[in-house]
Amino acid sequence: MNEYNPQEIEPKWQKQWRKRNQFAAADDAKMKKFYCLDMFPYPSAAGLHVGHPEGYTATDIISRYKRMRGFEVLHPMGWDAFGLPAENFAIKTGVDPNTSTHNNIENFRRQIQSLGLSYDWSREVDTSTPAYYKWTQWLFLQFYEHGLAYRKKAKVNWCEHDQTVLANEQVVNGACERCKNPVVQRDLEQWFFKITDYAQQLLEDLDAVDWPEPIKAMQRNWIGRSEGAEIDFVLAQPPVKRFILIHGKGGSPMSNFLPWLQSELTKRGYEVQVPVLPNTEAPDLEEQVQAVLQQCTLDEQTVLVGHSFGGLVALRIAETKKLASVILVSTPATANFLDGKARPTVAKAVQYPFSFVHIRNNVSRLHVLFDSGDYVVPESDGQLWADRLQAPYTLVQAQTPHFSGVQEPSVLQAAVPMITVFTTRPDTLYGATYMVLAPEHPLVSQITSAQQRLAVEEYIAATKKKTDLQRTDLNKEKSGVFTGAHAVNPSSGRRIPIWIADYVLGTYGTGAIMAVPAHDERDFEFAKKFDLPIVCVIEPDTLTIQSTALPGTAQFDVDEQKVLKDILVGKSVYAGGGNLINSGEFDGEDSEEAKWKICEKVGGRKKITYRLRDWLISRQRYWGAPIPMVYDPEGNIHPVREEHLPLLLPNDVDFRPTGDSPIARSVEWKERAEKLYGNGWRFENDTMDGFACSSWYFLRFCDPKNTEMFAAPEKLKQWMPVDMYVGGAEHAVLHLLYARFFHKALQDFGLIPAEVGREPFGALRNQGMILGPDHQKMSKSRGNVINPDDVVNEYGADTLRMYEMFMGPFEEMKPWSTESIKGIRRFLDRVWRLKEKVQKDVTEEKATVSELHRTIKKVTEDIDRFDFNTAISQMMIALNLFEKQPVISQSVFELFITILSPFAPHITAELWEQCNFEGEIAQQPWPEYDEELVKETTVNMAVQINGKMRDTITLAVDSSENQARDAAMQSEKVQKHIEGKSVVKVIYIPGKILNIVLK
RNA sequence: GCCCGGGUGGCGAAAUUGGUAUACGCACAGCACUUAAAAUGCUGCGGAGCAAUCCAUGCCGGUUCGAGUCCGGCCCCGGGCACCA
Repeated sequence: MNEYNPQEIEPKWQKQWRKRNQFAAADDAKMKKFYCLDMFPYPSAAGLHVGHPEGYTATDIISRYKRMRGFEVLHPMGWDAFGLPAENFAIKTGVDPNTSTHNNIENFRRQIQSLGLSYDWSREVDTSTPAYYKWTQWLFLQFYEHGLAYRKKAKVNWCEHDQTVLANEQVVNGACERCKNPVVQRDLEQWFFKITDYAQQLLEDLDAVDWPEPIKAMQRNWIGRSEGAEIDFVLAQPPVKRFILIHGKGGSPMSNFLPWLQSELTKRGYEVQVPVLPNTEAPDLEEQVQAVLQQCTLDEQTVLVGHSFGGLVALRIAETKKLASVILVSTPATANFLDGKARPTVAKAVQYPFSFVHIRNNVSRLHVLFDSGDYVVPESDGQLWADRLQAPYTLVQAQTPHFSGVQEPSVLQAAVPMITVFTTRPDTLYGATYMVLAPEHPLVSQITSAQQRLAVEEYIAATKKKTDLQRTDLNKEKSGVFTGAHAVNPSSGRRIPIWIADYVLGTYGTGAIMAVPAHDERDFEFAKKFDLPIVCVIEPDTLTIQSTALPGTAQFDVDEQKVLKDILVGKSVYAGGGNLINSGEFDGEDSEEAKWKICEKVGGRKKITYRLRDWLISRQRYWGAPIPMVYDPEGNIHPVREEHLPLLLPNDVDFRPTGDSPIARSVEWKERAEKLYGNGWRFENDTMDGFACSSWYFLRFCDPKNTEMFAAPEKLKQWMPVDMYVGGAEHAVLHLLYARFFHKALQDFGLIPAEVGREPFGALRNQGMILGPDHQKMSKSRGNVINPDDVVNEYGADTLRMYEMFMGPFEEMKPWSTESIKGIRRFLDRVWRLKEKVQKDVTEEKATVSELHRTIKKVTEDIDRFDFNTAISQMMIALNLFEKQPVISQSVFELFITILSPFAPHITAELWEQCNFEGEIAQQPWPEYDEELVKETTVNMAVQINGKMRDTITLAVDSSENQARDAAMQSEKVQKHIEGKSVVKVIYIPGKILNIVLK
């Protein structure tokens, strides 16, 4: 008898499988396909972790099982090879990331191959190779062309340590997900993918996939859909009746935004006059002023809106007329402050300087509006006006430079300042006693009063200095500052103050809220602190109080009255529903029913808001796929031409992070851009987030060698979607959300056939984390790391595989045990020795065959359910029984090792060969079980008296109640308990229980 | 705070629709084999009790002939989100 020696047989079989590439997936559209995928690993220097084989074994069991069931299985492996660790290693040691990454891959591949996993190695992909990232870049261009990739200046998360920006998903509690250092906010121009366009689909389509519920919940949470309304609050200001719109040089009442603005204002009930001005091509200021005075009515309820040169006309008028308001829209500076160096037309037209003192005295509200992209009048002029007039200054991006668009909403916004809020509770509108803007809200500078300016600016500066961590610290007291401005509550008409506070986020909703302190905890806290009015508008129904405000206690009635009173007088918050009070015509109505009526009354719009933000993909790092964009000498963006892909990473790079992309320092990179595109052209220096590379690798596996396309449609049709996807739960909202977005977008671009469906991963399972033997998370510093190499050397790969499957439920966290693993090795030793009992042409007892069939059934069902641990325990039960038999038939042994083979492929292949069974075990069909043999004929059944177990009886499964009763009466124990009492009732569930109820 | 998981022997765990709680494995103990040890095999193994029996699935209560499983309330552990209007 030879001994079981995994060190000898495992390499033997692995070599054979690899040599023949035995598990290659054939592109054969006629076969039933099964795509079984692992989340491909980042090849770290530390090598394989025991957590990796857990998922890999599960998919391997599934793959081998499905093959035996007649499926053509695609089971690939690859490398998520771009990433920071390789670059950090390069900074420390000078070793090129390309070299270190490929060394790590060699090691990972060796380790993975030592586990006997049935991958199709001919499909291996590596995201850091030009052959792969060419297509990552090509896909980026598709996103760009479809308007789903854009560059924008935004407040972004900046990791000081890694010197790069991060996506929202990569910031955990205000710290970098990777290095745990605090993340600060920076205003930077960055590339984004417009994932928000897919928010609704990403949410809805979750319903249809077979994923763990917690993961679905996390994604839903992250997308964060809220149904509510947008409501406009008009700024309270001196009464305004009339607008006079004054056009600029070369303009007319019909030019630019004037007709649109006129109609918008008329719609809002204002009188609008648009004078026709003489000599518009070569304007004379005094002449135009006279024209306005002749054509228009001017009084203290009049607002002048002057576009460009028209602003000068308005100002000259304001020197002598009392006016409500003057708004300058991109009005050029004059000799007043340019020492006579104003533009020639302006200098010629304006013969004497403006009297700012008179203007300030005559006009209640002045406002200066400029366009940041203006090339007619520089935005610096706006700053000068604002200084001299001591007026609020707003810099925006006009629809068309110099506000030449047909519609210019920012002009309307300046004319009728309006704050739009998002709320999910329009029913509480009457209770809105103040408003809060986020400190970064664009309207802040415009509305802030002169008195409050300093305080507001200080507060904004303080907010900017804070890290996200400090700003979102929940224990922190509310802070904020009054802007000096008021708005009108559109329901009640009451004047309410406008504050700014950092508890309102600039990035969610409209960046502004209506505060309802009586019914919102945060607003309540803020109102308390700053002594703002609290008006209760919903009378809670007592039932709701019972469940929300008070845990059930004995002195319930007393407390209930008190709680109700506190809410009514504003001493306590109440966030629930009930009947409206203090709400004018809506008093007495149910809050839920009145919600949309109130919204409608004030001109609010139903609105759905998502928490999800666009995906920031620029990284100021080297080791990633370069973003394939070029800038011309004027700074305009152009896509890199397709024939220039892949846009190769330069090799002459100093990796040290400085906050700029390291590739910017490459000479070759600079030269290449100029050579390909011309003098003064330069490439985008940022690289893409690694998650962009991993968002489509499952598509590449379908057609990994294609040099013409990222993947051919017929190959995608053949294999997609992934039927089973296995990996760690840590990717719940990162990789899995991004990959779903890619899949949907690419399908909408026509790159993925419709037959594939809208979701890339039909079924998903998460392996639970494996802890160290000390029940702690494995870490080098704790010294509790188990190295898979050591386990394979000591016990063999089959033992490692089976132990990891036997440890506990697949999806749960479980500790490694250096003792328990011996039990699995013992099991395999015993399976090995069982071959000594195998004889041809013997018929064993029916019980043995029955147990085999029960085992086939259990293992089959358990594999489908990912209950690998109980599948293994059933095989142990079967083995325990087989060992007790003097001989085992060949057929029983064959079937037994066949169902064991997906779990322990090496030992079973070797046994198959040594026993000279026909063919190869991996090619056997999966055994069917015989339902008749699975059935038990007799059972050991419990007999209960009054629900307490008293004895067991053995009888045929299909016994009648009377037979069972008779059998039970034979039992002395049962007789003893029944003695002297009368039987009230007998409950008999065949095969399960007989319960005799006594009085 | 909100949303998910989970609490069962000394340990990892099982119990699929309410029906013999603790399968399977580890550890431990005894025995056999051996000069001896290892390996292997056999037996025992929730707690209390001589036994009959009683008590045990985080805690309290309920429904039921019968609850680890269902319902209500609470405690603890793990994960996710977190001023999202």
